Amino acid sequence: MESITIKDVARLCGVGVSTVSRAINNHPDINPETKEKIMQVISEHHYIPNNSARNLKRQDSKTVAILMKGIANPFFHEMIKILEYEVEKKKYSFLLHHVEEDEDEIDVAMELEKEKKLCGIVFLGGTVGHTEEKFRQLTTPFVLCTIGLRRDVDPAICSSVSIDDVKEARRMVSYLCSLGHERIAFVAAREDDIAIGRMRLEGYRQALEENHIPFRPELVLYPEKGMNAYSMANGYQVTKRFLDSNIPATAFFAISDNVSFGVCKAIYDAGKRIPEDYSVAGFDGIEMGKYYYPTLTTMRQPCEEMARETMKILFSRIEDEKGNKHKVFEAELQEGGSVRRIKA
Amino acid sequence: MESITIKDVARLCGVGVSTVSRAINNHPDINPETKEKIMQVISEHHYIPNNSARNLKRQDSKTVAILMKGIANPFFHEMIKILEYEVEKKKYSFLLHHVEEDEDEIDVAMELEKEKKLCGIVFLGGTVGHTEEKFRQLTTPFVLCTIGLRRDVDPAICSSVSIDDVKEARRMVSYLCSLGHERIAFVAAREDDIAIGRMRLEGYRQALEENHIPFRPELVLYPEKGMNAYSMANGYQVTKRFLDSNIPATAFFAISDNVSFGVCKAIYDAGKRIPEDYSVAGFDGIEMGKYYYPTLTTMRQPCEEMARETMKILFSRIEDEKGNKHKVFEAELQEGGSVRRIKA
DNA sequence: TTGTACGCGTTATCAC
DNA sequence: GTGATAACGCGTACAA
Repeated sequence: MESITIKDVARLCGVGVSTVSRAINNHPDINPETKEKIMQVISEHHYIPNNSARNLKRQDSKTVAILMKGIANPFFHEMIKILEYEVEKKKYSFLLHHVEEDEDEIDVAMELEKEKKLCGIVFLGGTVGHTEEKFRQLTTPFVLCTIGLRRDVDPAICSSVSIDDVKEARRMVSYLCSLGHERIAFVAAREDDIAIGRMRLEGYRQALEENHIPFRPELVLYPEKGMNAYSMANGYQVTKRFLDSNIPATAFFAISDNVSFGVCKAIYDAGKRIPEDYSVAGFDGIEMGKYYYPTLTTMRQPCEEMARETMKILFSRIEDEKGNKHKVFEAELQEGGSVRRIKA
Repeated sequence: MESITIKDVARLCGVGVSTVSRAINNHPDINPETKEKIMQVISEHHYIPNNSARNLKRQDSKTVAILMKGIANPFFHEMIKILEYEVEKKKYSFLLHHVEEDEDEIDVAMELEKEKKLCGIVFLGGTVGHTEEKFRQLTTPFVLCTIGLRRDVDPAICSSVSIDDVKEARRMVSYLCSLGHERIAFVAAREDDIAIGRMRLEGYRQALEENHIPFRPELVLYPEKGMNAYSMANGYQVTKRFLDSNIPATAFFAISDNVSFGVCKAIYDAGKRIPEDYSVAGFDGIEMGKYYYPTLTTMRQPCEEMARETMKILFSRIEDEKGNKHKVFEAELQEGGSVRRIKA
């Protein structure tokens, strides 16, 4: 089955290629009859324009790309709906692109930039470990969403939308302390994590300090080698091991909601109850937490507002070339049934 | 920031463009020194080849695309890992592409086919409503994964990997019957669903008939207008409404695991217990079901095997042009804690 | 309103 | 081993 091109269509219609081009791109200067004829031939022969050729030629393309790191994060799914809605409201095209765990999202962005002639990029999730030089190679306006910056990167070179992970983790742990918990296990990211994993751990430490509770290394539960730190399986595994060790604790604070489901399961499997025997708190505020039993106490990131703000900043950069902005949102402590007071 | 092209690199190195092309594409006939020189200039100047131009010129590209309908389905996430692994094992490139809910996946596939010079396509999820003519327009080998075919489509024109949704739904409902359940509510897809929603409902009917239990329309719970039938919110909403109506039932069978979490939540919110007051069964076998409390009784689709078989069939079509195959897998009834026997 | 011709950045086919 | 040069399919000045 030979591929039919714009030339073939032109020949079949007895017109020039530019006329066909005008027809498919809704250009004004074209005779309606000619256009109709062309469109009919196109649909009869199932002509499909080649996007590579189009992108090669085009200058602008009015498309915004979302580069999403990791595929299975339900937290992102809720944001993407809004990001997409906002992009299309502005009459721009929307391109969702996955970045593999071992890929460098900036490299991917640079390729896409040239390939699709993007006019804006949103980075959703991923590492903070990029150097300033790396960011500078991007020629398109972009916004980091739920990603912090390295300290040595000049904030002026990019925009971001995020929460204060240190502060919000601290709030959650302080909340647990206020309910009488002192032995709070922290289900952590990898020990070498320099992104949000590190920040949430820092918040945990700060809260303990503020509440005059000694930091106990044996209460920080790191994933085993090769385990995805943000998986339910990890939460289950480390909690099981911890419970077997008989180190005392009254509460678990997991680095994400997803992980906390694994924590809960391990507690149940050990024949214990939530929250009677152990309190469990998560982080993110994904939908599943509300459906879990008991409902999960968590720190909810305001993903709708964050998504909207992300696009607002991006479009202001696209349209007005204004300076970069860094917006930090407040998270919301959602009290569920998974945490209880243990002291009057 | 001007974009640097292959010509610029050639000029900077004092060589011809074809030599640069040879260098970046790992062609054999090139002097190692020349190549090294070129690669150095490339990395210094951050040259990035334009993929549009490459795809335009290239004949083959040894890439397999996965077209995934819907982004949030956790069942697919587990398959994608394996699909990707298998593709890369064969030294092909892997391209994951999302299809919006309102897009036609075949149209998307035809565009991508031309744009990226694909050599194989996997359709993951989506509708069964395509005509034979539509399928014929695809020039690339493809496999439908977890998608059934319309009855009027000649099975010889495509390959597929799936389960027998009618049969497996029937098995689940028969299982519930065998435990003494007679009033089993079915949390259904949209009434006009012609895909798996319809098939699973058909299985439900057949099981009732086999067990000499009358089919009661009031036990089929359809989503409200505008609701995503496969969402937790839908499960919650219809179950809540049903419980409020006081129509008696002892068990719920939901069209997917995700929906069943909504069902459970509504039951808990009504002050009832699972499985003491109501049994709940799902369908798919996603990871969350094992972490839920109680663990979810479900019909597990063997996604690893299905993913592997999908790629096996696809590569046999790509490499040998063999005929099409249709493989139907057996699902596995996983007994969790969400279902109980109510009769000796 | 329409057609011709050129160029987008790359790879492939030749000669050398 | 290397360098011109012709495509690839399309959009768009520019001429008609």
